[in-house]
Amino acid sequence: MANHMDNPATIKDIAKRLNISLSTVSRALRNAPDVSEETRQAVMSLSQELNYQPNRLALSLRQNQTHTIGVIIPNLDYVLSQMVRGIDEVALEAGYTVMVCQSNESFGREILNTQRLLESLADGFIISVSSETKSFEHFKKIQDRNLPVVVFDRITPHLSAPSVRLDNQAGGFMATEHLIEQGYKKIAVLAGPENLGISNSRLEGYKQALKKHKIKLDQDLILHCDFNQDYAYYATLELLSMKKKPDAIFTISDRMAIGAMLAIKKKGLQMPTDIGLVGFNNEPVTGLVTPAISSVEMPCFEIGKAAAKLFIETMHNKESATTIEKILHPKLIVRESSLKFSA
Amino acid sequence: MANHMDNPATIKDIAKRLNISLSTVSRALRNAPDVSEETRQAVMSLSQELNYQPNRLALSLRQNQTHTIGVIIPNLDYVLSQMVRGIDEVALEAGYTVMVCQSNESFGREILNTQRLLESLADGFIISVSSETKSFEHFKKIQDRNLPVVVFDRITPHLSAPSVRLDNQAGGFMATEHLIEQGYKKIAVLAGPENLGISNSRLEGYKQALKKHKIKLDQDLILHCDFNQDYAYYATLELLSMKKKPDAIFTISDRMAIGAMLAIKKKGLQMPTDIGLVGFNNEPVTGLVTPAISSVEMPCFEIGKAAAKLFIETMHNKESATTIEKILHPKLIVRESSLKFSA
DNA sequence: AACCTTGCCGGCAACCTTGCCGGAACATAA
DNA sequence: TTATGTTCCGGCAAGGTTGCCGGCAAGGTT
Repeated sequence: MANHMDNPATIKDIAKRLNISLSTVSRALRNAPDVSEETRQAVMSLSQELNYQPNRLALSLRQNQTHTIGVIIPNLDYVLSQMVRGIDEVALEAGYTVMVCQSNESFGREILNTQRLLESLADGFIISVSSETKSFEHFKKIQDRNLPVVVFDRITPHLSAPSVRLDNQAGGFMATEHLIEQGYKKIAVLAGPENLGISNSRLEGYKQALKKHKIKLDQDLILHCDFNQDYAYYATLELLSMKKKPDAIFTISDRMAIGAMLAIKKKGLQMPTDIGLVGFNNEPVTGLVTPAISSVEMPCFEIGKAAAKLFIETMHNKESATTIEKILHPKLIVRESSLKFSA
Repeated sequence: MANHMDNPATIKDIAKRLNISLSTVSRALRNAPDVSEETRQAVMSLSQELNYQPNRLALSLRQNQTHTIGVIIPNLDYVLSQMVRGIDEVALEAGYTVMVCQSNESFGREILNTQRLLESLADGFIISVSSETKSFEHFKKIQDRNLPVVVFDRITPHLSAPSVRLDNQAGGFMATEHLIEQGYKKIAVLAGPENLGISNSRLEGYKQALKKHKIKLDQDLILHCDFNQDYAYYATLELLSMKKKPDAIFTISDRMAIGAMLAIKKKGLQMPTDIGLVGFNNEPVTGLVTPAISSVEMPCFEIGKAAAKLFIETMHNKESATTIEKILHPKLIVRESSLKFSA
């Protein structure tokens, strides 16, 4: 009696034990035609007994697909964690395994991750672009191999691929309009790096709201800084030291809103009376600080799920249009930091 | 001239073009002996020209290893995200690719993840056990296949494998002793599920501190509830409705500390004067709320790195002792919520 | 002259699976 | 009878790579 604990059973073992050929066993296991009911039963029962599991490597090699999705993301913060969970959910359901690589917002790391995942023969990619990335050659290499790519959240026009994202402009618009309606007159923006599309769209929404309400755009009130709490802190200190200093701030992320909040407190100013504040993402922390910070909520989990769904569709009809653009909608969550009227 | 864009070049293509055998090409590429300098050069230069990349699937199939680590974690919260980043860091360096699967604290999902990763022929596993898990058969299956396993953070005595964790008892001890030294007399604990080792160790540290300071243990002050903000909120409300209600609370996670904080505020009590509070994990949010919450810091990133390092060591000398236990040390971060003396 | 060493190379099998093709055995129809 | 079809099965190749072994030629040793 063979030891069937280590060295898992193969098709060959089954064939030997039943004195039939490899092909027949293979056919039987796959419910292919050209197998008698009798032998099929025999194969099935023996395969159960031996706990046969098809070898994924051999299968992948043969069929030229690994059932693996390469996911490249800049980090694992709150927003992206939720999105990854969404991707995971759908991918698992569809029989795919997910390989998640973090670029840590580093361009070089992103290239390395791409290479590794290509070498690992991922069937395709779901990508959120690092903020440092300005060249996209490494992603083009994926498409050169004719592998499907879906970009999500941090998308870029330099990569023609189906995409899933938030309506960032709408988010920027509703945040800004809300501040305007609360009576704030000089609204500043803390934006992200200048090449970050996600930031620019939100900024665009800001401009659009000003325009609608006939407020003159003041370039001095637009600050670009790193997507990060400390930079936002210093940028806000700077803003609040201006002669004509703003009476409200819209930050394009909650991390930056936190930084701004700390700077506002440092300056001894009160929210929402002296200054209004609205963030973006609706991270749980915004509801916990004092004053609670208003923020634009985005459906992270749903965006992740949508990205994975879109990937799988693209996978199945390879020649699908690269112009599909799925856009999800934000929702303003109003809290104390911007409620001037009720203050 | 062949098109060497899609259908990546193989060893066979090189052999054909140079009119030599597959074996020779293989040897040349691997810098094996038995190849003349001349042919080696030829092979090398042609392989560069064709942008040859060895096919990982074929390699894995041949060598029976995939250079892939299966990572199973309960979720991607702040703590685990940091740890995963640490794992990623070390694994990448060592030439491994990481497959991260979240169990979402679900037992069934954990089993499914394990199966999937086993099917994907991961070379081994790095595991943090879900809080729901009480049976460990699915993990035993990994060890039956003689694959290395390292457990981290949420470890369990039911799985004999090398482990990396925080000195949780010390963490519980220092939090409790700090509260005692601040003059709190009746210190309650919000613990996690009763089968969660990580929670029990912290609880043990709590008991140890009481004992050292000759404070009688009151079972009514120990509450077990789900590892989660809402449950902690209600549990705290309950605590604060007791006749002999506590004057301090130690929660074994920051999520729970937040829940407790909300309940304390709801009751109209003041921290740290009416009641003291210490959390665990030192998530950024603890420093942002009002009052800022004292918390026990754990070196998440380092724990992740240590786990991956230990995995790779275990990998290399398969027969290593399963008793290796790497323990990292916590550090108490004191903030307003527990500073009775300066209040 | 017979032998051994050394350097270089190719053939074959193996890893595990599937797809294509051909073939044997038997049954049915013209 | 011959032709045609049906049912079931095995052989072979392929996917890309490496390890083992054998072989051949050139050179050196007795």
